[in-house]
Amino acid sequence: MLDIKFIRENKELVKEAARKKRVEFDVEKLLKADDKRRELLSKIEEKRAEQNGANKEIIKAVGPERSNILERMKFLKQELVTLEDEHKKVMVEWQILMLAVPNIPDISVPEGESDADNKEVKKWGTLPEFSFQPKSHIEIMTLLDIADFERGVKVAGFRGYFLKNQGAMLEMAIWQYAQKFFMEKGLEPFIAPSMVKRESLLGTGFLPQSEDDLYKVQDDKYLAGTAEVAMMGYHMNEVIAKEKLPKKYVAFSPCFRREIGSYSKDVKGLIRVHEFFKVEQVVLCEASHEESVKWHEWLHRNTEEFVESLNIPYHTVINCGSDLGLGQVKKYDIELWVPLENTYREIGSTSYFHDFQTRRLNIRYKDALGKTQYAHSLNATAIATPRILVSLMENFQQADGSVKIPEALIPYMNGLSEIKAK
RNA sequence: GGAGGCGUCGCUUAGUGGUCUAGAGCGCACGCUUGGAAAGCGUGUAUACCGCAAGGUAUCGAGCGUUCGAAUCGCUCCGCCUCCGCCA
Repeated sequence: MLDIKFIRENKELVKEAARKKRVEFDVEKLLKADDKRRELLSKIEEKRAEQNGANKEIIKAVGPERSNILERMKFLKQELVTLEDEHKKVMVEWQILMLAVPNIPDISVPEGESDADNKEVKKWGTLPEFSFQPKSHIEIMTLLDIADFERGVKVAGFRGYFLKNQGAMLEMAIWQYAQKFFMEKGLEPFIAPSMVKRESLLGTGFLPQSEDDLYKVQDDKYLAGTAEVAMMGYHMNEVIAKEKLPKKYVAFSPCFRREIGSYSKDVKGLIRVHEFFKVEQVVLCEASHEESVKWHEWLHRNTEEFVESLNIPYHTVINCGSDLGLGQVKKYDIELWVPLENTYREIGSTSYFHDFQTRRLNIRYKDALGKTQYAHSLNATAIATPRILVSLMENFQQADGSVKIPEALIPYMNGLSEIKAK
């Protein structure tokens, strides 16, 4: 959400933001609703002032004077009800429109129609060269008996999977290693709820736009697709002391995504599953663009360093306008090398939002002058499992069908340095 | 799942339809006093929205309702506490 005053004064910027992000948004319609809203509001407030004034008189008034006032107030009440009904209607429209206003993308965000237009800004690592016919992660894991996709589908349905034996161990090793790695960067560890109320999803900007991609449970709760939702909800409706900023969290949670718009994509294996786990970095900082940029770079670099410590070749892209979410100002994707597809696949992204989310969630802090301000928010993937196993398996496979474990993970694998066939 | 209690200004609390523009105490800030401090005394002590401003409006967990008028009455929801049941 943006400040309505900002929108009023910068409608051309908002129009341009919608164009660059390739979203439909009618600023004029919002401004018209806003004029109506303010006009009705001031009329209502006038009437209420009159009512409040009469209240004081009525206490002292007796006899015919009293009945006169009562008569007058009954009439005023009718007018007030009419105005309030009208105001309510306008507010519904106003709020729907306000939730749909796109945040302004940064000037450094490239133009583009799809993720194909994202721009590579960094490349790291040496791509593996195989002296044998490399296998896909599905094949490798099945042969090593560390995953079971068939039974995954039998039990959990489409996109289901089991991890087993060293596959299960490896996934947990990654979580533990990630927690330690990011804690050492100065982030506070959390385990966050996945089942959340509507508010946090509205606040983070997943609702109302992506209703279809969320699983809904009974009692109007949803299964979040990322710990970002719960971690942003954590400080909802709070005023944080300035000295406590920045807040730096690293949160683990199960994640659920319906992947409704991608029925035919990546239907096999571990790239795109309904149910996975993710360690997520979240930052709340003071409200300045420079702070946001600083922490954005920092968060992204953390993830790069984590991937580097596993020795997986990757590249970083800056996402183009149409590949940004409604609230995102700028986003980097980090993509890992997937040999069998001969391409890089996304493992995570780092975004900043300015006060887009904190406005919706009412997360504020007191600045140096004692003024209450909306904080800025950012988030970044630390690591997502099991997706990362795709690159681990395919990049580190050996001629004999075994898979080497990256050095950094060995201590979390009970000293195991490779996974071999039984 | 059943029964009951509760949610008021940072904290503790008063308040059962108009005199509440919510009172008191604690805390905090400033001032007086003092060699300095404590005590004492005095003053102040939210947020949001509309408006150029004067000013106005809203907020007593949230929403809806009754009423000319709601912290106060009714309904729904959320949260907390106590007891019973069930489960890990």
